[in-house]
Amino acid sequence: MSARGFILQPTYRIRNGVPVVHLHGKLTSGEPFVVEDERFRPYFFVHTDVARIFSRDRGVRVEESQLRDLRGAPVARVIAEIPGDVPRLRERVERASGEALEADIRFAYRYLIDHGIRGAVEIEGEPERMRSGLLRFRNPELSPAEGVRPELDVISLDIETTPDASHVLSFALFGAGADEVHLVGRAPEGAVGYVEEAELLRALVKRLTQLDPDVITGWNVVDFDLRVLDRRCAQLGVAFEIGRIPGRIGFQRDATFTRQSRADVPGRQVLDGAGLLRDAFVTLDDYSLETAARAVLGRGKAIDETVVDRPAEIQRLYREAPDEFVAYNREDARLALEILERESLIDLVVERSLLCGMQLDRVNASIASFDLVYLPELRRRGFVAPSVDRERKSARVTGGAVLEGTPGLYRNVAVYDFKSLYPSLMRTFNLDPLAHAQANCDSIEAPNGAHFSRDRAILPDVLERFYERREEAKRRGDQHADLAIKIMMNALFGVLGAASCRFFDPEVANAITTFGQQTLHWTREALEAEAAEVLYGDTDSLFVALDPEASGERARRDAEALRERMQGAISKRVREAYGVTPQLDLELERIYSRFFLPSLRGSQAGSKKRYAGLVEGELEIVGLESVRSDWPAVAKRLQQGMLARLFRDEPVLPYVQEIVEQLRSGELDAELVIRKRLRKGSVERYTASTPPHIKAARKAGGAVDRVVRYVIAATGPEPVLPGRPFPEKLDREHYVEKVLRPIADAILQHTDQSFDEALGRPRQLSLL
DNA sequence: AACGCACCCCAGGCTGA
DNA sequence: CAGCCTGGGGTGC
Repeated sequence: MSARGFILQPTYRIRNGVPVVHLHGKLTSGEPFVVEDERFRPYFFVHTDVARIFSRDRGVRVEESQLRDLRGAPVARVIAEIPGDVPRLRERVERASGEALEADIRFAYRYLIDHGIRGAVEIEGEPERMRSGLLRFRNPELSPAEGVRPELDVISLDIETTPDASHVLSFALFGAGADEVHLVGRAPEGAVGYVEEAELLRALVKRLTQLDPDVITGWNVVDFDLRVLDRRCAQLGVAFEIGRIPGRIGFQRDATFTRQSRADVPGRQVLDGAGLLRDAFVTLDDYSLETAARAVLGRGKAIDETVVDRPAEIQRLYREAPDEFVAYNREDARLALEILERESLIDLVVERSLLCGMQLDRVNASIASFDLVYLPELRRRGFVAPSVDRERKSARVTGGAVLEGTPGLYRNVAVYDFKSLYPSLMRTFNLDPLAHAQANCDSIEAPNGAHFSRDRAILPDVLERFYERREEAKRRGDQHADLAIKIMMNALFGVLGAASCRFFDPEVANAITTFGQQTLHWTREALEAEAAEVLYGDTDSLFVALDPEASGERARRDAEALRERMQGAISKRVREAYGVTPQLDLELERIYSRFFLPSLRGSQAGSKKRYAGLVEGELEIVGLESVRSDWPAVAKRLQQGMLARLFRDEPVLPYVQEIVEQLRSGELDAELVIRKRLRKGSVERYTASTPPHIKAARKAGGAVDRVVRYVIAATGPEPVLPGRPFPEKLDREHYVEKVLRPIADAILQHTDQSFDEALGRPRQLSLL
């Protein structure tokens, strides 16, 4: 039979000394499956002259091939028996001063790459049904599939424990038809009770196996729930096997660089809710369940943040109010799942997985994704890639160009930007590792001096396919696909500047960014050639002053006409200078009816990355104090209030006076709290100097963790802590001078007024 | 396993007057 | 005490 499905987990096991690839997944029919393939062997490549070092080895086979390395030297294939042998063989090659190519690709992913499979698969073969219901295909024929949309069963898991997490009190499961709470002790109505903890844990294993979810989720589910369960099961002699085939849960230790840790459950995926939210670019102050639920669902946890000691409160409920305890546990499991559903976060990772080919919990692994996309194409063209050079140091890669702003207040400002600038430059100029390696005398020369072949390139083709799919996704209004493709395209660029990518090359990365800088400058020149005034620009965007007297309608017509001409001018210049077909796409992103660009503090120069404007009646603020989390709320109040009045042509000065009075009267005390992260982790690491937030943190003793909340009082910075009284004797004048003044003056400077006037002091006369 | 450069602003702390 | 440098946090793209 022939079936189509989605791969949840590519992995392998050794059976009788032979590696067996295991692909776990879900058929479009909704049935879970596993593909087992014992025909595949690990391999890598060496240059043909090095291959003889393996001539006497048993267990190593050398095969001739027609393949070549990127520079054209022929290579032979070295085939090992099990994946664990490869590092040792690679070392031998390197000791013999040879190079092992493609010798660091994980075995199961090597299998996917060689079959050209990314996420969706077509299976040709007869499955057998195992007792658990799992369909097993042995040694089937596999090929890539299109248009697979898996329906995944997602279950949210949440446990409650004693405050020190040494004992499990209960668990809740929600989703895929389940909505249940189990606990140790007499169960209130709607819950299941057990006499002892081991029984509870066995019940969890049983329920998970019965419910058979594809995805287990929860809040901090890997680092808390599953780790606690794993430890506790081991202590109580319960087998914590919750997979689709026998086997223990495994944990990937939370590496210092990535905050994401992973859990491996055979045949299933574990996805942490907080991680998914972050990956979807939902920005929050913090990623606690409480904060996320409030932001996404508009409701918080059953025990809200006003409770100072939540663990103790949970313990109290467990003893004194079991029904409330059960409700609390149920609600947590449910909130986690509802957040994912409301934001369609599972859909997004599925989409990303289908694009990049990585399993759901690794869609962020852009370096590995690059391999999955690039290596099959490279092989089709007869080439083999190098291994990652572990000695290699990362090199500095230039970034985007930022134009100096022209400070002032404006009416009618058009913002143009190049759609997906870097990917479109890669397409236009063949900026690609293979094209770089194959450059010849007829090549394209980038502004940084790097050369690229005109016909040998892979990424432009790959990107073109992504472009088409993205346009199609936009047409059908599929925002996940749109976002997923955008992330993927940008990752293809980002990876080329990462030292641990096998195709890393600062020359290539810099070619892309210097072409970007040149494009921005060329566009500015084209605009200025038409006497258009460029007010500002950053990386891929340009801000242009339109006729301030024009109506909204005419401003748009003018801006659109200007866009047309600029698009033409840029394309022409690129075509003439390089003899290529430009793929650059200049968009009219928006028109600000009113616009403010501040000067640098204490100077006349225009600032960068900071501005505000009115677009379709909405106030938008970029980079200024209002959008910064380390300024007190009163800063936001003043800045937004001033800009809103300014843009509505209402007087601003009286408003500033009003705020000053309110602040001095104490009315705004609650808005004076400043939040700052301890980026170094702990207070002790701050030795060079003692900034205010560290002073406050020290005064708080151990009562702060990642974020310090404090106010400035007569006694200096004082911490603001839950359950403790708000600090007294606030230094309100400090806020007038250090918060209100700079914000007010930055704006009033452009209306020929000053903060001193608002304070009722005479205007300082400038020296003539 | 992996994005990181470009930039802004503030406060502390040192230097030299 | 002004002037400068540095450490520190944070944002934009």
